Amino acid sequence: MSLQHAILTALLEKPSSGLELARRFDRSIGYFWSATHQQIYRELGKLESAGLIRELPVSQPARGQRKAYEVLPAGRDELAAWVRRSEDPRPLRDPLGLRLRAAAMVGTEGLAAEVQRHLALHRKQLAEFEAIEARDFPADGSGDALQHLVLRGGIEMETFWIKWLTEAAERLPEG
Amino acid sequence: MSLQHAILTALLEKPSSGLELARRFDRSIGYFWSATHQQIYRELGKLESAGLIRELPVSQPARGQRKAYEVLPAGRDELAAWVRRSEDPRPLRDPLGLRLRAAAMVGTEGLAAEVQRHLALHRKQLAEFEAIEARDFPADGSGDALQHLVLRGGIEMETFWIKWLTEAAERLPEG
DNA sequence: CCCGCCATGTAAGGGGTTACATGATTCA
DNA sequence: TGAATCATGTAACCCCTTACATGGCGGG
Repeated sequence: MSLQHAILTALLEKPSSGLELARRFDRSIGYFWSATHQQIYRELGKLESAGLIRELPVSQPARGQRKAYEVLPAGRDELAAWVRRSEDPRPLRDPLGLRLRAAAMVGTEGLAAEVQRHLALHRKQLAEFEAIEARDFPADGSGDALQHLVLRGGIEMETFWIKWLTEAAERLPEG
Repeated sequence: MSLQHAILTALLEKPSSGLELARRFDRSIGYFWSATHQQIYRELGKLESAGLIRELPVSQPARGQRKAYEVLPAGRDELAAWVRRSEDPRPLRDPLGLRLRAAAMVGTEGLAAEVQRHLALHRKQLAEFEAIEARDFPADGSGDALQHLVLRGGIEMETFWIKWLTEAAERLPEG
């Protein structure tokens, strides 16, 4: 049920249409949860049926206007209750780790290049996170402390990947 | 399809029954991929139908003996081909990160305790990984280098979580 | 003998991914 | 006006999770 609560959080931060939500999941919310637009539309429908959100009434309906949703009080209550729930960390599932393990049995051919490719992806992601941090959380302490904390999580996660993949690159042949 | 390849890897390392596999997924293989016994039985059936593994013939069938499977040449080929495939990293999905983000909207009540609980879980996991490292990969360099690398990944991942959750504990009220 | 654990499964449902469909807007 | 893009969806499939079922075996 995490996706519904991610959407509620995003809509509380700012009422949005489905596609706007999808874009925001690619950015800030996406540090710790990702979603495609198909998932988002489905969950928006469910949330509306459940009476947790509603379509925002538009002041002067222009043609081609997108639907936007806002959170109802019941939705805020549900989110507050969910935040207080206890939930174990999800088990990690990473195919590249599995490939390294499998390579111990069937050979490492091609893996060095794949590790380099992942390194580049994680470096790019880290650079994006750091740019967001520099822009939204200047050293003067403005900006929401909790949102900064979550962003720090994304940054440190990418830093972990880069460190580990660098070790992997050093230990693989052809690397 | 990663689970099937995880099972092939595990069976190449050592032919096993379904339940033995489930146990091994709780330990070594599980650093980067987890699976329940239900998933494993289902995939074992598929792998056998596909001709990638077979039941191990038993020399002297004792009563109550468990089925054990071994990888056939076609299975090894499939695994080798999979290792050479390219696959993007999976997006992270962590409910606790989401809760912190949601807490910025609806309040942090109860979150400090949850962060402490996760901290304890990750510290325990890290201790287990480090015990395995000390046992299986002594400083003399014996032990498979790739398997050690994968274990290092698990260790560094847990280290990341502990670092980040410690920061979170410092920044949350009631902490 | 009975209870609990071991071992192998089945069933139902939730969630995520990929591919496709449809109408509207924008731009060359 | 035709192509590309925006925006909102539908459908099918796969994978994972949770709960339950069944039979054998082992110890009190």
